[in-house]
Amino acid sequence: MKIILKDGTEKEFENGKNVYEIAKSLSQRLAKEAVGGKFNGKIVELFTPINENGKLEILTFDDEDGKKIYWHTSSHIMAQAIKRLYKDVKLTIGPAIDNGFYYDFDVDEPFTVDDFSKIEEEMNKIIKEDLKLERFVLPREEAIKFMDEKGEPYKVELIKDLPEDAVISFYRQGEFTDLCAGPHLPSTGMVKSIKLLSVAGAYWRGDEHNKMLQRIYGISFPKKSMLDEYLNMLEEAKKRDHRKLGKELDLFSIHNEGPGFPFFHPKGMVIRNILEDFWRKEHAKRGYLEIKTPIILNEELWHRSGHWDHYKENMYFTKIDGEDYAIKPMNCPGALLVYNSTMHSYRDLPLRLCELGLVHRHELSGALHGLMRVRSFTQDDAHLFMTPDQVESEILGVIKLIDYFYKIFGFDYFVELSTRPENSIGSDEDWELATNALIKAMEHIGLNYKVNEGDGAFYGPKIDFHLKDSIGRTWQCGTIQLDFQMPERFNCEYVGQDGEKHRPVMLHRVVFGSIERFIAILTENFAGAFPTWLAPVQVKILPISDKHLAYAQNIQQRLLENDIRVELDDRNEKIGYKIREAQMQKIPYMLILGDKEVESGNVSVRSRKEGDLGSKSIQEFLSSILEEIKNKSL
RNA sequence: GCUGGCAUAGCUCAGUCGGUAGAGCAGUUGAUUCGUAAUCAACAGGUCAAGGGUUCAAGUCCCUUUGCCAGCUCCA
Repeated sequence: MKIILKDGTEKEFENGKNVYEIAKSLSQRLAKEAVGGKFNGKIVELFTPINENGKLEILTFDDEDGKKIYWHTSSHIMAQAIKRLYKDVKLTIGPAIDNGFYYDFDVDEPFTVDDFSKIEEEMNKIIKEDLKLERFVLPREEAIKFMDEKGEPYKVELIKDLPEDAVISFYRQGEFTDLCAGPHLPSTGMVKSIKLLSVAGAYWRGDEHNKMLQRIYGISFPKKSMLDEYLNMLEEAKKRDHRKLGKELDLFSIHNEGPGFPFFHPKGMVIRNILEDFWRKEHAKRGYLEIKTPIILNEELWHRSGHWDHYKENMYFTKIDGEDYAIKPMNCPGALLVYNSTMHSYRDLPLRLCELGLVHRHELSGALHGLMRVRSFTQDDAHLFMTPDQVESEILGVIKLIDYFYKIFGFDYFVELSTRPENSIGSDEDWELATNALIKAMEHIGLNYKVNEGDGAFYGPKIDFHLKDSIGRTWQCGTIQLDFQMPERFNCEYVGQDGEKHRPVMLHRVVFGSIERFIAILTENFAGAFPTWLAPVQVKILPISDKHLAYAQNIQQRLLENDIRVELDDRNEKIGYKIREAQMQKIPYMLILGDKEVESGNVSVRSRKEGDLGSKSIQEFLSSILEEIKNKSL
């Protein structure tokens, strides 16, 4: 057979050679590191024989798919260890994830981290035993009987739910056998360095109505040094946590008096205001008109919009003069009232109404997370009203706008398309039309996306833009939602070219998502060292002694006149002390002023990134920092 | 909301077997007038998250509540 290798070279092998043998013929080292293969795009095991021509990639731990194989086997080792130590535990599922693996167990007594060392010890024994993983297949009835006899009801349920034509495979390692599609490492001995990381509850099949299982997370590596490096990386990432930095840099606080209701401090407000100014400018350029709608509106409005039926659980209510009112969880009904307050011609469309709208939503207490998930936040919202034939170009416009914004901050993002959820309004035709319009727009500019089945808003499908935090968790920020329902419910109209009344299509969208969440993402991505255009304090003036105060004040004035955010450290402290503090506050530039500077009329510049930059004229410093701010340099 | 863990000074954290709270940093005051990441000294700072219970005695043991952390669920 002919095999095309990863580097494109073609080689002839005897039929039936397995991945390991092929790897070995290429290099001893590759054979040693190989964990599996990818044959014609399909993941295969190390000892899978290859019988036909095709493309073969030898997978090692360095490949994403290789890691998955490695971690999947690691999760089986954990399950085996737990089965040995705790007799009554019932197995459920145990996949590899992006960073390691987990296994969910049904157990009466919950695990705690104190159990970890015992479990790890048993896992290391299993690794040492170097048990072979053997795959075998059973017909459905026998498979069910097999797991039933083993006393594994969850496995029986899993098998029963497999499609008719599914191959039901098992993997056996020593006394332990698990239902599993694979693929796996050939033996437990290939896993070297293993560590259990955390334990948490998780609902069976992710449904909160089901029983809560015990989930143990772990990770493993082929080398001890890689494990140490990973744990070290996690420690470093914790230092970038926006909750920690928010406190250290005095950006915001959250108090017991208002869980999930953040307070913004002066320095946090600087960032907020810059983001909002930038946002207003960019939206004005693109033909958006800004509005502001009330936070409290009559409950009847929310019945009309459908929020009462589909979003009530997340809403706060109040009473005014004996009447029921609701605190808005979304801005759309307000924008619809604005739209309906005047007549519209087709000539006015598309009408792009934007609003920095403060919304309140009741999130579950366990879901709150710093500024990332709160109960009150400002959405940088907009509602676009358009004729049906404007839909695609409007969607495109918003996609480009979001891409433009995220690129300025240097963010990588990924996109998900969320389709119709169970509890939703509108006809199937409208949903299909709306979903197709979103797909068409994304395909038009070649945007890669993942489909998230059934995760749309109750009124329409959406495209979500996700950003990563410091430890790789992803958060939804931008979103574009197409809506045929609200205009219908609110009886929105425009007069067409034909003189008849028509229904507009509506697009909901946010770019930042929520200002609060976006600031959290910014903080974590920059580790608190905001680029100069965003930094709450851009320049700190550090006089050597109070002899130089007058000159320092003079320089401060020059900078203030040029709209630079500047602070003067006039305390009676040594220069090293002041520098240290400014550095820890991650201030982009320090100006050190002593006798030399007073005499020459210059400033001595120290950059947070590069340290001492030497003496410059004030003009020279000003023009370079102003240029940096103007360009929004990162 | 659920599962598990945690809560001591503004911050970071000690506090042994239950015997009556301590450090560093920050703050205040004084001295020092200094050249690129911490000058010295003194002072002040606490209903040990809140409430209840056990005990001669509770920061420490038990219960309840609140908040926080990780995950699940949910979501901008």
